[in-house]
Amino acid sequence: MEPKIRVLIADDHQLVRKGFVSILEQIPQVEIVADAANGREVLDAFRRGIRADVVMLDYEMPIMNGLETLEQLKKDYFGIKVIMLTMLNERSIIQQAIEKGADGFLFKNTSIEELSAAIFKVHKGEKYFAGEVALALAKPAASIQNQALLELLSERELEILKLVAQGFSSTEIGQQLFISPRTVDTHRNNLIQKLEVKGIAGLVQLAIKNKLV
Amino acid sequence: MEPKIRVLIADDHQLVRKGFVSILEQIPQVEIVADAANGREVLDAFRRGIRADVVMLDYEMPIMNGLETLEQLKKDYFGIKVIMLTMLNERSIIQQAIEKGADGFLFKNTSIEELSAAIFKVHKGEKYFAGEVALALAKPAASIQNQALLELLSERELEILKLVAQGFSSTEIGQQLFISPRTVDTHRNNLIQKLEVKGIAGLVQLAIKNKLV
DNA sequence: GAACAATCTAGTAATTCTACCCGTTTAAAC
DNA sequence: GTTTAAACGGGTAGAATTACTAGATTGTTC
Repeated sequence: MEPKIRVLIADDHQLVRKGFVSILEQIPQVEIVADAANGREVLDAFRRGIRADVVMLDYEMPIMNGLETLEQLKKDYFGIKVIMLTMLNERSIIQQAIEKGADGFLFKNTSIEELSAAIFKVHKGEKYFAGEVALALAKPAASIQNQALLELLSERELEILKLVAQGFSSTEIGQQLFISPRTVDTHRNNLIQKLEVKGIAGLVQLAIKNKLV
Repeated sequence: MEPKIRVLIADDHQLVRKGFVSILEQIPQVEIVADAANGREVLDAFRRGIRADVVMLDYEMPIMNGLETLEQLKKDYFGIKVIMLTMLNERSIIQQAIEKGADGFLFKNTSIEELSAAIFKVHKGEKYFAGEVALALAKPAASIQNQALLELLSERELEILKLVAQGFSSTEIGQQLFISPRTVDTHRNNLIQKLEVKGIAGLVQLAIKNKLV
């Protein structure tokens, strides 16, 4: 018989924690070795010699949050797998967790099927991310106004906008395009007016957000 | 007995296509209604009256690629579910697919378990993305130098960098922070030197890329 | 082809930015 | 306790910017 997967769960809300425990208990291949109310307790448990294959960490916790705990665990205990839990579907949270080496990411409204699937996958060394994770990560690509932008501006203006955003001065742009720096100024000023932004800084911002550079 | 899930598979490589078909045939709840070599064939099949609940589209196809096909299908056939397939784990591809409404995303080295899980989930109206998708999306957030940036700059400099990136002039910033515009200039100039960029434009670029604004 | 709008071009003046300069303060290093 | 380094505050001269105005060119409409 296969050894059970040892799981440790950390969440500051006792209700949530117990809920997860009772769900996990329904999975026969899983053994709960401990539960903790914050990151510090997780690390303390490990220092006392408790070992888990998969650690489930809530993101929002007092004293020591999930992200710090994740970092510490990954540093000190080679091979440990960590699944992050959160209620908030925020890009930055997810991104940071993934960067710090999280093996999985679930939301608290997950199902027992998804939970067990995640644990098994992660334990095998694979990654598991809830579908919503990909959605949240893909969203902020906004800047759809790109199309409107191309219609609003003339070719010359677009050309100059790109060069301005790359940090060239009027003089430099004038040399590149074989026109007077004054002319470049005029185009730049027209751009600032048309796009209703504040100075060069505004142009650069807009250019970057619309991926012109 | 539940009606079977009708699946249509499109991939320009016959080998891959047949491979998927033979895998799908092992899933009893699934019925393959057609297979196609490109997007046009998919649309033609639909025009001939063939209906599928879930369409699996390869991203790279001649004549009409997966993305265009996805867009067309979602526009013309309400409620249809689409899973995108690809070999390439590239951010832009995934992002575009999600923006255009893809319900799932898999890589061609997927397993029968993952494939059937994806089909069932998507058919229920949920999303399914392979774990690697989230990884690919999180990666190009490059700006890891953010940390280095915070260490390199003083608080005051960071403060001024943010304001500069928001389009304020030295005079305006001076007024906000109750210091001389000359002093703002000095800080701005130090920033330009420290960060080795060209003028305001360079500062704005860097600030945006590091998400300071 | 005259009238019209949009675009590209350019000049002038006022303002702002940039590249130097220096003194003070603060904290760490010797 | 002196030395160093870093952050902060300010000045001046020259370059680049912004805000104006306006002529030349192009394409469109009637």
